[in-house]
Amino acid sequence: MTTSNRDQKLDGLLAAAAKVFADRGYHRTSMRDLARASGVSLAGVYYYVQSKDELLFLIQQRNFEAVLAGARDTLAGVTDPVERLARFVDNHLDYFASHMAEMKVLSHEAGALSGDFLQRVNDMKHDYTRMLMDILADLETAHGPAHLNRRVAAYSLFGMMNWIYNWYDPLGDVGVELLSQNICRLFLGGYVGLPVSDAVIPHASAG
Amino acid sequence: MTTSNRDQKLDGLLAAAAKVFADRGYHRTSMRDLARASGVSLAGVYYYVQSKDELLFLIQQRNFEAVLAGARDTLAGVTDPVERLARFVDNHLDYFASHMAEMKVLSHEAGALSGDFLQRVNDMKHDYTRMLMDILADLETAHGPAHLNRRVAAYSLFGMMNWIYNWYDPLGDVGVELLSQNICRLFLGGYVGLPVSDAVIPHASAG
DNA sequence: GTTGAACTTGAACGAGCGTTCGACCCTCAT
DNA sequence: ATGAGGGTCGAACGCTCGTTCAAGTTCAAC
Repeated sequence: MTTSNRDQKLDGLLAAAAKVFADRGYHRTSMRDLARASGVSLAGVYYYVQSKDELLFLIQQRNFEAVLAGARDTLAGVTDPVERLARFVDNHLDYFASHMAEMKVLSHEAGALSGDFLQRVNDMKHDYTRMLMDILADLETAHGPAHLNRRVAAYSLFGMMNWIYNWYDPLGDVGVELLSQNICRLFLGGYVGLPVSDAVIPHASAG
Repeated sequence: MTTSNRDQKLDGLLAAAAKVFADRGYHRTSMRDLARASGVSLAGVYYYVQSKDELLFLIQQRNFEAVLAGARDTLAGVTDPVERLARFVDNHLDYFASHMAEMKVLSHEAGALSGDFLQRVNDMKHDYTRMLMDILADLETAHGPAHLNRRVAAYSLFGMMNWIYNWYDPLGDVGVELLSQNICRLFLGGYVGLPVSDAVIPHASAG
């Protein structure tokens, strides 16, 4: 199964669009900006995509699907709740760090979609949030009830992870592994009062 | 010193603008939307404000200044690092929860400013980040070196706090005090491994 | 009753927006 | 050589944008 020429071009268009959207924001970016950035004429963009909205949707959908699939994959067969959380966080940050533009668009332009597009992305978000909430429930079962509201804890973790587009530089002196470990420890230490050691939090990419 | 009629009207305009910006985003909002929401004619808006940019800047500046002043105020004379952190977090979330629209604009539309306006807001952000970093340094002195990168920890805390505009409802069943306590515990437990009890984290508004 | 400043407005400006359309290239099976 | 179809484009459509401006209204001070 080879990827068609059209699919390849669409991928390139989406990649270019993600960069411009991340840089200037969705609404500030014009289709003419997009055309310039992707090396196609203005009209040519519409051969690959039906509308500016659909362009944004495709970026969000494809990348969120990749994150979701990665999470399901790395969690398969793992039962220890601590390791499950570590892998969940690691998958999220790993993908984020290697797709900063796309993930900034996913995190920052959540409100720019509407109608059916918004619905479909929100459904994915709901599934993903549920995954984390379930892990938190397992964590509490295994390590005693948390003294924190589970919903607050879940969204706080998402906050830590998704906020990185505001400050994190994957090429800086803080590597992704360190970032992932740090955030995982920060959360686990605060949520179930676990002592934080390398042994407790294995790096998921080893699995 | 009474507030002039003009200042009052400007305040109302900014409040209305913050609501619309928070709802629809800065770039998607037109000056005609703003005029409608604030009950002034389109041209009338320009009597109070020089440009759409300045409108956004004023919202960000005024509210950030309030947060900064609140932080300096609540930290004055307090030396215990744990209480300093608790007060810092509490001030931030308290103001956030009671000014959701304005703070969403401050958090979400950071990249919409440019030139001198951007510079001045960034300077405030720098000061504010420095305040937190200093508290973290004190925390480490008092409770042993953290096993976490200080910068990662600081931005993770900002992430937890600023992300709330994506999910938190101040009128829902999670009160601000609970939210503030939870986030503070989450952070302290993970950062310096402190046991989390009501005694350790006093509620700042009591001071 | 006149003045002048504070305030408000409808109407317009030029520019840029997302999108469409018909014409044009290719390539390749017939 | 021909025609079909995937790919590309310049030019234009109607619309909305941020901003301006001259002409108004209100009203306290003289």
